[in-house]
Amino acid sequence: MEKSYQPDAIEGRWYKQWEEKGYFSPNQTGQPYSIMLPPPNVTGNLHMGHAFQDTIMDVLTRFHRMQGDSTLWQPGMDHAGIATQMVVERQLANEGVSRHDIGREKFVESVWDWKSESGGQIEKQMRRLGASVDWEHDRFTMDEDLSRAVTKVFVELYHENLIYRGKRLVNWDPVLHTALSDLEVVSTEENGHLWHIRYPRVDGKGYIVVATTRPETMLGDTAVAVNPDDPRYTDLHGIELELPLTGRRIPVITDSYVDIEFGSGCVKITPAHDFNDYEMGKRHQLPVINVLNDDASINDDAPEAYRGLDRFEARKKIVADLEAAGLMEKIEPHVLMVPHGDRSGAVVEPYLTDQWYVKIAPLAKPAIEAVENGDIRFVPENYNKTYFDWMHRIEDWCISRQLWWGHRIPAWYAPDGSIHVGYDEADARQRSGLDDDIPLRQDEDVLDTWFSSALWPFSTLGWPDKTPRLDKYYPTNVLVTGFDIIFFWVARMIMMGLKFMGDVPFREVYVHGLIRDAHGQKMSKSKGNVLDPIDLIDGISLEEMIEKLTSGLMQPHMAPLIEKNIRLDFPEGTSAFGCDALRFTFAALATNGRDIRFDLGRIDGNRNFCNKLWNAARYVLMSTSDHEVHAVPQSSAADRWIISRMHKMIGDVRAHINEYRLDLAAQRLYEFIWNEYCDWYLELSKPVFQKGSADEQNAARYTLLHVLECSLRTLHPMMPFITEEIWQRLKAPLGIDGETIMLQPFPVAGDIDQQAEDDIEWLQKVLQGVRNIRAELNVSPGKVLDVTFQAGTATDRERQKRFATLLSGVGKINMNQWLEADADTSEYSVALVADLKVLVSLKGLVDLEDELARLGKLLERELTDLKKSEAKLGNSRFVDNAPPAVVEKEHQRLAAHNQKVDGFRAQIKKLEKLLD
RNA sequence: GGGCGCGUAGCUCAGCGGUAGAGCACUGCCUUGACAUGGCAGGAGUCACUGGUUCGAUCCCAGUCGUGCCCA
Repeated sequence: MEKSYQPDAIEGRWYKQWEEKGYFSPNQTGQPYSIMLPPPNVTGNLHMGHAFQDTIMDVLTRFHRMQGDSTLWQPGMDHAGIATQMVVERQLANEGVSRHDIGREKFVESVWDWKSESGGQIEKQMRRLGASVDWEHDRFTMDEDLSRAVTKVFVELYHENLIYRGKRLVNWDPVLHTALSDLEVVSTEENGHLWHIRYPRVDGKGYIVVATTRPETMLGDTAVAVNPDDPRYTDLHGIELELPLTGRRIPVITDSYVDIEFGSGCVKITPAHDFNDYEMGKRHQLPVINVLNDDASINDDAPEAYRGLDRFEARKKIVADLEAAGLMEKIEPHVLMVPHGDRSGAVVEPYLTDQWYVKIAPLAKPAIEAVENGDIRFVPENYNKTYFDWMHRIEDWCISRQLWWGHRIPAWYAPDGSIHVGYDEADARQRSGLDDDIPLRQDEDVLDTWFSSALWPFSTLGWPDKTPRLDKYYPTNVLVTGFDIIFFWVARMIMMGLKFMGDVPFREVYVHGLIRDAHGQKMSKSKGNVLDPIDLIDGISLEEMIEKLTSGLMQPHMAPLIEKNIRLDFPEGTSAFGCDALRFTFAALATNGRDIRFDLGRIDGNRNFCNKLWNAARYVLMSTSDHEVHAVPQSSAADRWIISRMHKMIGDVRAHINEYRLDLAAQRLYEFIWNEYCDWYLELSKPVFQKGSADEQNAARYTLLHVLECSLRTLHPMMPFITEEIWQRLKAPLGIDGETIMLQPFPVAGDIDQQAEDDIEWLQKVLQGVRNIRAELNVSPGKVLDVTFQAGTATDRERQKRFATLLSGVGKINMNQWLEADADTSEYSVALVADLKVLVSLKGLVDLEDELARLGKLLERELTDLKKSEAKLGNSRFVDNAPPAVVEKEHQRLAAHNQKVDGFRAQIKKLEKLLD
């Protein structure tokens, strides 16, 4: 074995073997356990969030697979309508072609071409992470069978009147020319203005002032509203105003929706271009005047002067014209929320169009109940609240998109405008009883990408067919996801699952936090602070990193700043940490429901942990090769101790993983392997190999191998590669029959051996006492010390005898005869282990002053604790009220402190006498 | 404005009624036949603040301040 762990040498090799041998496929025998991979966008690249999420899912998957469950981790990709269409359109634009030049059919073809060439990069990257997904059943939302599921759901919902077509205001993206759902709109706070405009009264009695943040929409005003309780405006009720620049007359109406405090208290009403105004318009039967084209330029229903102008151009001209006409009262700075399309970034317009909607209330009700009655459990629990909040306010879902890439809506229009929905044209015709000679035209629109994603938990398993996979793996056990898509995806899967499968799509939803950079900032391309997980595995130089993060920026002027920050945060790029270190770091950071600052220090430490494990394995193999190893009935206290500690660790790890506390599980493994197995057990084994009997050596060899092998299996879900590599080398000496650690049983916790734990704890305390003396008195670690014991109990004497070899071997000490109780100990430095005095001969070693100082410090510490105990026990309210066990424990503590205080005081007195 | 979090060692975070923990960083000693990606020892915290409940509060409750996110 290499002297240090080299991850790149083994990772690729093992993954290839696992995949080729079909280890990722679920077995036939176990009880089902399934997880759906949230399908990444086909345009996507693996970012830190994916890597984190994939690690969590892979840990759960491997954990259950090792327990013999029929474990399915279902992979696949999402066609990502808008994102993908944009990518391919951009590519065409580079060739000077627009999608309209080549037409719908050719365009969709070129999307498929793009997909087969450059799509799905992310699945290659998932392999680098060790993700053990069932690649044989990889799915894509645009696959034929998944599309069939989409059509069926649409048709059924339509014929149940749960899907309808309606004309109403939608969020319109004027750059992409498509409708968006509420969720695809992100509002940002921006600095704008509040324009106060004078609307002249028709009766000639002056004017009233309305305030608006969007003056261009005045072209579509059809009323001005005041609050009926506003005392300032009672004389306005029912009068007419002249709408400036248009020559139209509009009424003043009253509506209690109007906020008396805001602006002038008079609100212009534009039903076609504002959601609230639209509702108010409906209440008052106002006309709806749309003044925009679908690219947000002013249309022909507006006065001629503004026609064809872009909305922001029109705004400038309108403001100028109003000022020229003396109708601009004032302009104030104003902070407002501006809606943007989440893909294009364009300012979204409320826009009146015909769209398809899902009637959500009947679907939401059972979905709310499923969480209320515990059929679905959120982890952490507080996400229930977020879910309920949203589900109770949920509105109908706009599912049509004016795109070409996606599932085409299975609706056909007859010349008379009637709508016919079916699996295909023939079916639609038949359902409506239409003759073949009536021409039908299919709806041009496609469905929202999330419509197909909502079906993912059953469409990937074969639905609408009744397949064995569907039967076996639905409902899935857990959904692992970020809170950001609870509404986009989680809620909709629950609704669709309940509707079409009659059962929840998953029993639990584990919601993890967001990965942020070291400063707590969200990672984003525009900030140039994204880390590529693959770079953390392979390492990347500073120069490459700068090149990568500063190229292709939307805002190239940010490049120098980004470069500066990279140089600060990663002065040497990053080293090659390897996949296992990265995964272990993610696991260790996966604390409940909290965002994660990704800290390079952690991954560095975990890389070192890999190396530690590697070298422990080297030691074990070195000490056991050339020997026949087998389990022995008689083993030493140290052997029994490490096995007992391991059982405790295994039990804890199992419990933590079951509770989704991968951080605690990782910490437990780290502690056990490093601080107990390596720091203590390996060291304790060394004297055995030097001086122990053949039986003792044999027992130690077996224990070394056995504990390492079990630890590897416990660690495997988090660190699949290094554990496999080492495990393969342990197979032969342990006589294990098996091809891969992946399919070995996950260890089960056994009994605790309290006696062995007590024994070794004693040994550790004695050795620590000696080490402390050594360090504090500056005695070199190599020097063999003369040590003797005094006082103590019969058990101490027995242990001293039993562990003599270990004490002298590990502690580098020379054990002398037990001192009589009254012997003079002034020549010694002392450590106390309960009743026992551990005495290190000071002859020629140190200054007595140093020893006095050391003892003084220890005494001081004991006194502080002693006083605390005394105070507590002196408080009768504590003694009377606290549980007896707590009081008893406090008494024991007090006794222990007293013992030590007495011991240190006596020793100090002796030394002081000597100095006088 | 409403909702959900979070303020614990220099940093990143566990703990959440019975004497404060880890990793990294820091200090000292050590190239000892697994590992310097290491060993041993050590220093370091009025657990944001103020009240309350309790024999006892970092932990529970209320409020304040700071901070983050989501929804209006």
